[in-house]
Amino acid sequence: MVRWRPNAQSRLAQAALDLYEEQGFENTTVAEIAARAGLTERTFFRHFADKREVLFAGGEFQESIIAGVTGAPESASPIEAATAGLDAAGALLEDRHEFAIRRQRVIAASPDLREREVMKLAAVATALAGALRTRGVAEPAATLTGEVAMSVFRNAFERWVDQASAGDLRELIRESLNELRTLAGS
Amino acid sequence: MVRWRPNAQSRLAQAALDLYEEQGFENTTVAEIAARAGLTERTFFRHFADKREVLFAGGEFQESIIAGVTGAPESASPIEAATAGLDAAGALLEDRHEFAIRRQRVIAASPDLREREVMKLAAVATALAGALRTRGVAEPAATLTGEVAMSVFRNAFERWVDQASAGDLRELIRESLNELRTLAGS
DNA sequence: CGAGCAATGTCAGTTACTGACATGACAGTA
DNA sequence: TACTGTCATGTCAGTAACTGACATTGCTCG
Repeated sequence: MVRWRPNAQSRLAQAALDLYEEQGFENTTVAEIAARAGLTERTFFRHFADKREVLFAGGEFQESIIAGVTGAPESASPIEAATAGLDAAGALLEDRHEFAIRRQRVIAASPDLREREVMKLAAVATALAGALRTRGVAEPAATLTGEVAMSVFRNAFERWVDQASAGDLRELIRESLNELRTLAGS
Repeated sequence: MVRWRPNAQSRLAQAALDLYEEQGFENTTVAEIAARAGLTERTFFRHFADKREVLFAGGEFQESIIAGVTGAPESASPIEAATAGLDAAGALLEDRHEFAIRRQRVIAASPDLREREVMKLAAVATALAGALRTRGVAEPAATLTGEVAMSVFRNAFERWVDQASAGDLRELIRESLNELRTLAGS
């Protein structure tokens, strides 16, 4: 006999996603989530800072981007290095397409969740800029590149989850990047 | 004799900014803000959707950007039209430099407020994209241009409030835009 | 066997936010 | 002048997010 059922955190995350999907984010109480996971409300808040964070926990996404940037060849330009980061993140998400679609539908349905998502992506942009600075990129080029890169990612990701049959995320990223090049030149 | 003291909304906004500055956003209750404005908590929530929104009310900023985009000559490229919008917003803020600095310091000190600010800017980017689409710009160029333009603005604005003695906001915007051109070409 | 620890539970409290209803001038109208 | 509606505000009660303090439970290690 184990002391407690294992994976409390992921049970909570699973219950939360299910409930947000079934009845909406605002109509779901933390007590309900905890109950479905067989835990108490207090325990929920030990695992997640707030009711929104349960959909955004785990920093693997940001980590993969940073790793991609850091691992890019020294000769790469700022944009090329950032693109290497996006590509790494694309690889990470590739096999979670269905999950990404479900999660994104839930987020899109709630202003509170959208707000948190925007914030998270902004934080990634900041971290990306930091990684570029480590590579010797000066300001404001680093910050600007970080934000523009995240715009490219957001654009590609949106198309990826919109069409259920979507193609490769990493290819969509390359397409968005080409769009950007066209625009900025004019 | 007037029925009630006038400008309830701006009194609340003023009291809120003062209190957030004095004791921090998290340590300030809505009841305190209302009391300082000579009103009740309930009335606060009739004027502002939530405790954060009091620093973000009034859509003049977004409106000026959209007006600038809409008023750009037909021959202008997407980026040029977006830049016209940023320029209009720059003109709007020009004479509120000190206020912008105070407000930005308060926002920077609170994660909740930063989150709301990021969301607001994202909403402006979306509206900007919409204005571009009205001009005939197709997707994903419109969305991408909207977001990139807001990155440029954010970058310029940040430098504008950082240095108290800063130069012209509109000139900083032009500089940021040139930075972007350099980056995107590489 | 006992001490300590780590994850959870219990409980009480604060505060953001909401709905329902009351109130107090003022505006127009008979 | 009295009557009535309206609009901004006040009052009050309630829900639910979040927090701090303390108790509990089994496991682990000596």
